[in-house]
Amino acid sequence: MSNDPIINDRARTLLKTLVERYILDGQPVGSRTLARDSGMNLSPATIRNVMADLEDLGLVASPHTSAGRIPTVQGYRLFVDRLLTIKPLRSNVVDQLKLKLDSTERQKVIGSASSLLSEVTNLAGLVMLPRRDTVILQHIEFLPLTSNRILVILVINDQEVQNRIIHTNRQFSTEELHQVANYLNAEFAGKELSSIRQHIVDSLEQARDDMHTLMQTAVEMADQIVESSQSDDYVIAGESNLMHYAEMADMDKLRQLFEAFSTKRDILHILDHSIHAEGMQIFIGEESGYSAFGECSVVTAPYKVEDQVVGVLGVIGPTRMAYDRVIPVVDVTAKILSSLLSSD
Amino acid sequence: MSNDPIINDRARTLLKTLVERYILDGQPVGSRTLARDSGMNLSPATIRNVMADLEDLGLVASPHTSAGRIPTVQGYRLFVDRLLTIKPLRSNVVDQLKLKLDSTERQKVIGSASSLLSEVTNLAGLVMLPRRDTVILQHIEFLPLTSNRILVILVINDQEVQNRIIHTNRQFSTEELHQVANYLNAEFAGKELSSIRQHIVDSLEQARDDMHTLMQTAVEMADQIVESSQSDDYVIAGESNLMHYAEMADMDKLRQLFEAFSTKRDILHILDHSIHAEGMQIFIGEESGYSAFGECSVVTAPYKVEDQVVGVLGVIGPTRMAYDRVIPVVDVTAKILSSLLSSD
DNA sequence: ATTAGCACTCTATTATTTTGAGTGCTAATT
DNA sequence: AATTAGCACTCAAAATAATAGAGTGCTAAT
Repeated sequence: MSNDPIINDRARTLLKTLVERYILDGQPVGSRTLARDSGMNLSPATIRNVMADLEDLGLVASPHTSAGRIPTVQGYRLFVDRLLTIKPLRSNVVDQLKLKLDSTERQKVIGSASSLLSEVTNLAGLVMLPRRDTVILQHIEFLPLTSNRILVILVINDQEVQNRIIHTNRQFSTEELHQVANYLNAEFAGKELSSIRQHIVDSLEQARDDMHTLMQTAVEMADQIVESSQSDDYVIAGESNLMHYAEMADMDKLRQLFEAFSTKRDILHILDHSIHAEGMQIFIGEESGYSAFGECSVVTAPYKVEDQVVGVLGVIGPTRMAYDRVIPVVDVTAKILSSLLSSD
Repeated sequence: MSNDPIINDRARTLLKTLVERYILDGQPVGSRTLARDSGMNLSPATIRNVMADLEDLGLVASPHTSAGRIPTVQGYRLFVDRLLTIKPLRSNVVDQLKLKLDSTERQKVIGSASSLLSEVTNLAGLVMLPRRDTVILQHIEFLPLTSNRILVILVINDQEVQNRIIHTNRQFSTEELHQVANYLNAEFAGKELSSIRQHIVDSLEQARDDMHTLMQTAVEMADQIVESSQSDDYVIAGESNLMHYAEMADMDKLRQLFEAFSTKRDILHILDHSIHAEGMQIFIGEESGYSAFGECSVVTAPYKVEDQVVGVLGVIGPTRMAYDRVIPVVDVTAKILSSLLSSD
């Protein structure tokens, strides 16, 4: 995919130092600072020469003639792909993450993961809701409510429950409903949704009218589940963290970003990209293809249920985020979430 | 409650004009502008005298000596309480609101209401989730999943369904579970939660162990529902709208505000206040008692289910919001939501 | 190949001036 | 007695100018 610019060891080290420094304090880095930080015993003049080369290669840029250099997107890319030394998380941090996630109720793990990501990294945390590709009907149940209203409960895939209230033309007795449910359960429990729909469609004409209504509702609900799992959704936490960063000072940019968060579409598109690529993904600045995220990077990792990738989580923050710390956090969180979702 | 400052008709009209003008363009209003806008045929000099009086009364203030006047919180208060002429919504707007809300699925009405409020007012929309004071067990159901996992489904108050997976020490057969469920339903369906808990506690010792586990889980789940209805929650939409307003330009203030949104506590406190007061409520600036909302006003209205107030909705925006337009929107939305939640 | 040295560039900071909107007060007017 | 014209005054904001300093690129020496 990427044919790296050819640069020698010295240039690499300098680029690395420069990026690290820039990530640290967000100021353009000058030759003198770099000379000091790199620990290479080179004079600023030499460094200036190297910088000129790196600038020609498009890896660094200077905001104006008399400022230091800052990394370009390509500079970050090279840094992230080849120069980055990732700091392994201290094991107690891992334990802490595990503990916090483990102690939340099952229904709220997703949200918690998002919050955790944001807390630990001081960026915004993202977790895409898990999707399932197969929908197997586990159980169906009808409960009579007052007058002509019936509560339909659908259990699919062992865990998920969907419920809805429907209105019928006539009143059903508990006994009647029981019968219908029994029939449907006997017939369809354990089957895949698509095959059930086929059955229903086939038997549509000959079925009794009331039965028909109920069955149709059930299929509709199941369809809705499938649909909602395709149109996807995600949870975000700690957006306000982003307001700390100087590069977000432009109110208009910031508004665009926040609007993108609530529109969801673009974010989902990025996350969707990640779900198809094995392993971690990093989008730096404009790489994501959306101008709203121009100054932002997104770091993602897929998470699994029963060894099957079902979603993606990650963080979004300024391009000059501390990748060396963020990457392992995202990685580990994905693993913890996976094990948590799979184990029981 | 409030002993209004005594001001004559002329002063009132001028204050009204001033507030309206300030709401319109956010600039301190000078005597000349006011002379023109008020339509009273007074010279700027006269107006200056009146303004001096209003300033003494604490109704207006000037940012500095050579600027015009802006309303103080007390000024807004007087304006809102006594001077405001509310623009009735055009009926097609009402219809539109109705239509949009009516066409969303029942489960998403709350969220929709919030989005609608924000869209129509260009502010942030808030809807507190409905709370219920009585929890009546309607039905309980156990479904065996793989190995020792059981899905417990709890139906309360006709509509709400709560489900959770529990782990048991031994495996239960479908038949067994059916029996337990039947017993529990026969015994407790239609009863109030608190009385059920009493029963369970009483019969705790003599119950068989497995039964005990299941029953206890059921009570726990019900408790959780009650708890979640007490600790409350709300939905917010359109926060990014707030970034349009000049008075939110201070990034630090803005961050505090957004943090308050995600912390939820303070917002909930404000909404909670409103739920106990019949009718619409308006908190102007510091009146809310939270510094994070210093520059903001909150307009709320309660909404009902079956003539019972169950929640509050409203908007939050800068103190200089267009109260005359916002108030009817909030009012009408509350009414529409109420009728929608009650009708079926 | 590296570096010291130097002229040069450009931003950021601070100081200075200018402008104009708006006030408060006083004296004239109604 | 209320209103208004007139005027001196204030102050923020905008425009302009002056300064400082960080950093560069290039050349010539090492």
